[in-house]
Amino acid sequence: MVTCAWPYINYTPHLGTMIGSVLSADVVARYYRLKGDDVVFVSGSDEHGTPIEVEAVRLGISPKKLTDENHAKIVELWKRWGISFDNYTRTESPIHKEFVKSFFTRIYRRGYVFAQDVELPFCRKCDRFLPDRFVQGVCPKCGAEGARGDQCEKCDCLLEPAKLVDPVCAVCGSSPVMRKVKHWYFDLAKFSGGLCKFLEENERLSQNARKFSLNFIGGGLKPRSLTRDNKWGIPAPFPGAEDKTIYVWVEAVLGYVSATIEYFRGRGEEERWKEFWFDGDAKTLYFIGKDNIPFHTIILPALLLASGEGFNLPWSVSSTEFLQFKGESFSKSRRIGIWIDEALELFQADYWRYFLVSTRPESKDTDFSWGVFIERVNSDLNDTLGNFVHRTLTFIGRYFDGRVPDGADLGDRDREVLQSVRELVERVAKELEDCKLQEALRTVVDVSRLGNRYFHERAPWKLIKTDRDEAAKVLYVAVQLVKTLAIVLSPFMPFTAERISALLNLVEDQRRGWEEAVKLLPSNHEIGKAEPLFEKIMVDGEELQVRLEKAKSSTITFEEFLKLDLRVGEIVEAEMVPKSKSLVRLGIDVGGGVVKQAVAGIAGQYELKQLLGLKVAVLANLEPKRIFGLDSEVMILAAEDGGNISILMPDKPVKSGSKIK
RNA sequence: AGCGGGGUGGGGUAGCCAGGUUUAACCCGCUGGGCUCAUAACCCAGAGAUCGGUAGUUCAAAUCUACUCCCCGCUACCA
Repeated sequence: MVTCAWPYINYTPHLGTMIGSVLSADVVARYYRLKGDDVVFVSGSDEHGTPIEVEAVRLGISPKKLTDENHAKIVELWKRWGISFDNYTRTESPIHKEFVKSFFTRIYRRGYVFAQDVELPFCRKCDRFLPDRFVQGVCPKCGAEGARGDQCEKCDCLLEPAKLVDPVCAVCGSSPVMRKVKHWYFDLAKFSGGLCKFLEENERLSQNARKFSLNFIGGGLKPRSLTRDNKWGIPAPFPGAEDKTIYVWVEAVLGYVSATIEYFRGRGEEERWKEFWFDGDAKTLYFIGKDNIPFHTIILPALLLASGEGFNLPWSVSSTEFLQFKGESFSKSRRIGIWIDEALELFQADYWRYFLVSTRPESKDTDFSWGVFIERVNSDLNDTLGNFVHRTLTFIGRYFDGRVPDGADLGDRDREVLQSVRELVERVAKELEDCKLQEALRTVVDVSRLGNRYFHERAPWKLIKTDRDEAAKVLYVAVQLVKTLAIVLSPFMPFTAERISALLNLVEDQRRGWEEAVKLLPSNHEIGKAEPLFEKIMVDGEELQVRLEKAKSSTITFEEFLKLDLRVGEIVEAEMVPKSKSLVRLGIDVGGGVVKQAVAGIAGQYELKQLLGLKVAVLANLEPKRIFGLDSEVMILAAEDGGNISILMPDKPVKSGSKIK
């Protein structure tokens, strides 16, 4: 059972999220599958909660629509990144909602939930209770403006919304009131014993996770609220809580279970999910960023314990530190960093996968820089790995007719190299199992380093002239290393591994198991024609940054799209613009009888008479432009194919002013 | 502020938990040499770090302890 943190879907994930959770989990899931273990790799979009609700309000759409769009987009991105989810679902999945409701009903019945009144800031204008950070005001300590209800960023003091001077709602700016409200709480403290035991006995928590969690418990566990007054979420199943939803954090973590249920239900194996959650020898591996630790080491285990059903607690929690971008945190609002869609505009997924794993922040925050990216791609991938594969296959193609040469009577050095490779493969496996992904990948590249050294020592280009049999042995060994790479690389760089396998003409059976990494290709096996695996990056970091900026602007956010006022308008006036060849002045009714002027270059294509009365697609809020002395206020949309221009029109009658979206 | 993590040659990292097996390892870069099968790729050698600072524990410390400086993150109603 391999899982990773559920990306919060108010926006596309960035590279930090990718390496911390999704990509790390994918590498490990792929490895265990190769090893022959029964792997289920699940995750999903976390789509409830205030930020999404607020974002949706701001965009003027429903939360569901927002998350539908983002979910669809992200699913597509996983595919392009080669993420091998068995089930990537979402918290809006009916199975998830159902599971969550029955789960919380169960722990309620078992007496771990109680209700309590609290006073919370409430915004009357937004008709919404405000999470701490959605309240802003003047810091009572340092007097800084814009301090958030949880903390003042100026003086770093911890705050509560009620302490702020002149508090305002971060969404609408009106002043909130404190309002008494009842919430339901989970009695976490009842599980501190069980949690301590779990944390101390579990060998497979990353260092940061264990220390943080034990410390967390040491400070005393407080009851954890389970409900929110949001409308967007899963209805709370507690009696009297009919107008509440379940707090996203305690709900989303249960997605690990519900996603498994959903996966097996989809396969018509209704009951099999239980093997993965109840069998003692089923192991659950979680991949998360450090911000997520308490939810996976405290809250999720406590919830699972509370159910009393005997759920397996996390076997391994691998939490990374953070990836920074040129010394700063990734920031959506400040547009600092790289998002996973933009990344693919610049380089193929495997370059990123390699880079991200090779720089995975395992013991401390690490910094992204283009310089390092270029170095890794050029040196490791291209020069060391790619070149080794290429020189080997080229040599075999040229001197051995594209067939694996005879490998009988290997010398000491030849056998020694094969032995070293076996050791390296074992090391990769060990390192992967210890979640030392960075080191594992380095060891993979070491296979090609070894290959290059061996190739050089044995100098087959000389041997081929004097002792063809000896040269054959060298290439026999070298091509075995290429095959090893095809296998051991596949968890990290599936697309490249696929290409190497194809170059080697490996059949399905020869690439399906981890043990295939050290099984030898038979002599005379025919291989394909060599072709380079990678391309060097021949530009510098500054240039890449420029390209990134372009990629950022080439994809527009949904929000930006919504700025476009696209609608249907009716052409009510049409006349030639004096002294022009192709320009037509159009009067367009954009709805409600409002007529706006457009100047369009379509005279050669349409008769003026023919235009009158047409309902056409227009962009109604384009910055006005003066053309031939006339103001063009709106733009009509048309397809252009060569010189052929075709105005876009709705295929059914609709009113002028109808929105296009 | 509290807590956690980190500070290792020019850059990027490992080692630290279980102190000696390391003359502090690896990748990049640099210098010199070699090779020419290969995508100006490959191989070898060398220079370069008193492991943030101070004090201690010990026969022995990058590794343990105390204090100190700097960076990052977290602090539970932000997901």
